Amino acid sequence: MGADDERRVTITAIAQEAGVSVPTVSRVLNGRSDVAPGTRERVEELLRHHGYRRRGSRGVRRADLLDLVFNDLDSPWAVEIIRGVEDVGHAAGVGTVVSAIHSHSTSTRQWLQNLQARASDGVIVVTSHLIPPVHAQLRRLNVPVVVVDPAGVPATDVPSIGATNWAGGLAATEHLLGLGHRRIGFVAGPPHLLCSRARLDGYRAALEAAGAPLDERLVQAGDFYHASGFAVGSALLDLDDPPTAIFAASDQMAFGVYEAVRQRGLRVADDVSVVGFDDLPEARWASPPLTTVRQPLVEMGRLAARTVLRLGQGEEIEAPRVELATELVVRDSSAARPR
Amino acid sequence: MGADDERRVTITAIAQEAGVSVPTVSRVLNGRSDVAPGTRERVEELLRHHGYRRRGSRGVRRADLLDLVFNDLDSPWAVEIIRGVEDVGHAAGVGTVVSAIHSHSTSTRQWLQNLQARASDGVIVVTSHLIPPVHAQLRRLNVPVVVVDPAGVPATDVPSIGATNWAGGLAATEHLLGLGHRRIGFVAGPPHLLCSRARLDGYRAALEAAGAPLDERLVQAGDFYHASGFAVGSALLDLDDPPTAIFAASDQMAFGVYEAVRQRGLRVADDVSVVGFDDLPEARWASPPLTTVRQPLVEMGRLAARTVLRLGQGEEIEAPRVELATELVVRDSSAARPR
DNA sequence: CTGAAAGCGCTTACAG
DNA sequence: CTGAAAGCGCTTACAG
Repeated sequence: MGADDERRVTITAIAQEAGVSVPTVSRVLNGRSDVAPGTRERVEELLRHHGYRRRGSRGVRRADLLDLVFNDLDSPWAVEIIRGVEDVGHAAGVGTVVSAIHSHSTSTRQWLQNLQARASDGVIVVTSHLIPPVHAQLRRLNVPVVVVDPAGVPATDVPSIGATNWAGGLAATEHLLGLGHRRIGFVAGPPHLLCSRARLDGYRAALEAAGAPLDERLVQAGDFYHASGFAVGSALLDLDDPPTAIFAASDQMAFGVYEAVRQRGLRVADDVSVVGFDDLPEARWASPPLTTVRQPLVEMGRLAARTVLRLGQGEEIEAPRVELATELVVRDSSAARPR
Repeated sequence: MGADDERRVTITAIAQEAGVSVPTVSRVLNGRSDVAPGTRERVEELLRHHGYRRRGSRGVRRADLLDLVFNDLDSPWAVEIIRGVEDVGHAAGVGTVVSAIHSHSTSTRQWLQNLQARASDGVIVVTSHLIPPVHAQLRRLNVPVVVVDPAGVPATDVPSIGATNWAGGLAATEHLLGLGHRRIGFVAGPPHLLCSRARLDGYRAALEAAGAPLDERLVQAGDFYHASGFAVGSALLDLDDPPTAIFAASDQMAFGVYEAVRQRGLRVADDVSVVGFDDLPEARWASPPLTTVRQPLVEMGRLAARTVLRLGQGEEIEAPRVELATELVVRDSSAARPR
């Protein structure tokens, strides 16, 4: 977004090409209702095609802005994504507007209005079901959208960036199997999230491949936060035939499991192996340091920003869905099965 | 920031009032050098007085934006502040632009340019020495500034919002003294930061008031991050006459101290009491849960946003410097001195 | 539903 | 250092 985009189209150019007057294009742009459907469509097509964006008079450069939307800002997760996006945005002279919509419809509407007023160049949505009407509205505004860590199977026309959750679930479980564990508990994430399901499937696939029994009582869902890890971890450890290892679908839940283990007078690693997912900064500093599956959150943010910026310039994206590699980081919370 | 600010001044009005032409005002606005000092001053004064902000043609509403600037986005800290600011901004229809300048001058210059392009309504600077030229530039742009957790003694003309660091340091140390500890180590923050110095002074004041000896070997500075807590904690514990309690000026350093304690085969609380500062979400989930001094980070963010928004509307601020109360949260990492 | 006209807020040469 | 003039990109009545 430097000097290279000085040559952007004006509504005058669009009007000419569409064979309509300037005011008509202006009306389409502002979502006024008094435009014939055919005209509207033709103009919108051209606006989209040229990647039109409103400009001020003469050399008045518009603000270059990019919207980064979370459901909530209460996870240590969020700041990693922000870092990645900000990094790329900053370098490109694009500001990163961070919002939390709390899955609340009035909040979402408010946000959409704000977004429109600030004429954002692109939107990055993190782990969210952006409801279809919002999508439609964004399309009308001609704002490119990229989804990070898609909540559900993303629409094919919206680029998405995720991590290889299935492979991560597989790797973590194989690691525990390799240490001799056979009864491996799984603290899943919320079942409606795609990433949760992929991690769970990876866990199952590893067990199956190893010919280990799949005991459904060993699988229970949490909500990614500490408390649920503690609750589910406790439930698993209180089973008649408790697991010797527990794989949690988030680091925070893994720390909750730590607590559950300790509360029972057991030791992490020595008595119960624990593996997490995310590799938050604190994983390295937990005691014992947590074995976990690393998600490249900063890189995901970076890629999302680059993608949405390129989209904004009218460039084509090669792959609409990208998954960045996860990586198993072995530390001290996992050990050979006690005999 | 709603419909209420439609009536803003234009440069035409300013020009008239200043008795100069419109282009001259435009030049002042754009920081062009070819304006006589006297003229510039007069025009700037009027711009400031009327709270001028650039507008597009006709009814083109400008983006309502607020800049939140960190040195770095690598602390779990940051997200708490962001939450507070976003919360207030969102409700007011104002977008929160988050940046990290990494105390890097090119990065800062870049940011300033971006800020100017996006015509931000206000700037919230977190724990930073915003160098004087930057301040001067912001003033020229007529952008209100609020500092959160000021790095140094803030200029009297810049409102600042902090926490009662001194009182927090005092409370934590008194707590440990009350548990019978006399040799209390202190892992300080970076000495150039005001908050570090205040916490340290609180620690000293408590010792002094209790008539406890002040051993300077028991005070060593870290950088607020984990690793330094581990390093300093280790050094303190390796002293000939080690402390029975360690107060760290950040939660992350406190967790580093946990590691140092464990590495020596000692137990937190039972053998060495540990107290932190911040009350990050993970403090509750550490094992043992960390006794710490709570900083109301979200509230600090909220107040900063409200303040900068009010400043932007030309309102007067009652108190230029506010400190929100810290609070000692006693959990399980502190215990009576072992005999 | 659409365009010709007027106009807004601003900036950029140009001249002095 | 400053202003009169031209002009840009857009929007808003107004008329049909």
